[in-house]
Amino acid sequence: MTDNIPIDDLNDLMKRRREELDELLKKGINPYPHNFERTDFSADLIKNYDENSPKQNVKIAGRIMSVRKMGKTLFSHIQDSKGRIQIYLKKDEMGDSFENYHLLDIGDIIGVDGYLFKTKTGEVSIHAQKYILLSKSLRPLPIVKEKIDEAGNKTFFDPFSDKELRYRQRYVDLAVNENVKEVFLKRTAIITAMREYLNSQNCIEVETPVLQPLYGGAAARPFVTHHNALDQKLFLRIADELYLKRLIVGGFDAVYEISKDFRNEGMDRTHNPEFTMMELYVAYKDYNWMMQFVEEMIFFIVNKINSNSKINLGVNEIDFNPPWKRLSMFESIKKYTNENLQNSDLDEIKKIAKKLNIDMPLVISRGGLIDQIFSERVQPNLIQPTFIYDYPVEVSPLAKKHRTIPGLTERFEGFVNGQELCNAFSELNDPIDQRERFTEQKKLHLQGDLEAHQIDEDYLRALEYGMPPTAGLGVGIDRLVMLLTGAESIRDVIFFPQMKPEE
RNA sequence: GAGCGCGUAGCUCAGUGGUAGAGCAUUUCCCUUUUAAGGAAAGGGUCGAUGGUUCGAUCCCAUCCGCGCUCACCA
Repeated sequence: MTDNIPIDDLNDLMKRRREELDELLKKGINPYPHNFERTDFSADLIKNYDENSPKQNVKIAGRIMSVRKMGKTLFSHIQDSKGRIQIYLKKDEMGDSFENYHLLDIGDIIGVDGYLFKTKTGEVSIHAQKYILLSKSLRPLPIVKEKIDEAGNKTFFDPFSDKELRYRQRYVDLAVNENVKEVFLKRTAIITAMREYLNSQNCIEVETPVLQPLYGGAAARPFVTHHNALDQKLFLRIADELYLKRLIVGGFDAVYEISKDFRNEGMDRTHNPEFTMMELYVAYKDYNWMMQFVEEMIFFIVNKINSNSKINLGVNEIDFNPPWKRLSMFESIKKYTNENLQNSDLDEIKKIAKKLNIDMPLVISRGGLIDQIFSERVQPNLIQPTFIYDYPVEVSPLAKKHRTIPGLTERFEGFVNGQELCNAFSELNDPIDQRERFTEQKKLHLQGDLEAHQIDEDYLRALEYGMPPTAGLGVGIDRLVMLLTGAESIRDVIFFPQMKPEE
């Protein structure tokens, strides 16, 4: 045997594959050669096939996905990165090589040399002249069969559907479930389009620390780690914000970072402990400017991946064409609850919240309660792209106070399909005010609010040197991808979502 | 964290208080344009784990593990 796994622990299918491996070795066939010079891809060959042109020699490589033996001939489907193509083998042309195909399995990776033809039933296929084994597969792949009707629609039979297995063994999921790869290709296209847009607007992509001595920039509990050499506690970042704004202090006009953040909190349909954020900071701008920037950026991205500005999500057709709807938070609450909270104090709002049947924690600020009412009664209704602006100061410790309305900040969030898509504000650059906000947060932390912000003295020092007026933005990339792919779970847009250990 | 549900062959799933079935996959045979190929035969399972009830448990009960959905938390 060729490895250390006790043979008794293997199921029959795996035993058989190891036997085949031994038989191949005995025949002098290398089951794991080093390379293959391929010249073609399945989908391109099928798309560009011309019946009238002379025999075209092709070389493809990929995974065997089906085998149909018919005595002295066989048909087999080979899957490469672009799709699948059928190959045709004849015994009287290939001799031993034909017989050896019996030692191959679904899942094996081969290279095929042959010429194109069209079968009786009209499928563009490769008449193989020779093939070479490139990698022997020792584990049975789940078998997903597909039927293609005359209109070209595919029906999948017994898809590999166990979510646990799909997430734990994404490589299998990708190999056998065709539509999974499309989601991730779209994810990449979305991020590429976003970079393209940001770069075109002269924003500079930068990198800031993932390991931070103090975490900040969001309300969340962190992951904690330890640096041995420094014998120091370090946190995985929960946001990039405070470091990016230090760069604005340093003189950059517009910086952005697309990166992983980490939050030590619950996992569900829309939360993974590590997730991807894009944060952008632009000097000398405010939140009004940023609102327009966001809708234009998203419009650009949607058009780029979609070729128009509309997407269908269930029964809703969502149109990203700017300008998006704009409502102040108070207006939105008035619209969906008919309650005007603007001039009400905490006790009055508590009464209203009770009337509206809002879940209320024992201790909550006026602003916190307003935000709570908004989340429960307004947010689910925001289907078409909508900006909600002017948030209470208590829930926005890094946002600049509103230029005219006391108690509010110049902050907005974008909502689509009832989900938050982005968060942005005119950045607080007054170091005195920022210290007060931090102090307020510190009090909350001491009262047991584990998500309250810490006092970051170095960040305050940076602000004291002077930060220009700045507009900042955060976009949850995973949720944007969910939105644009129609994914129902964040796990469907993250290759390897967090799972509990297997054993 | 709570509630509900699930865990049976490699995969997708039935099923029963008397230690199990199907389709695909696998093995053998037939088949030189098939395509969810077809035909004939065969093999394959500590029914998630551990306890308990029972003459007897895969099934009933308890605990645990893992997963899913919903809710809570989390901008």
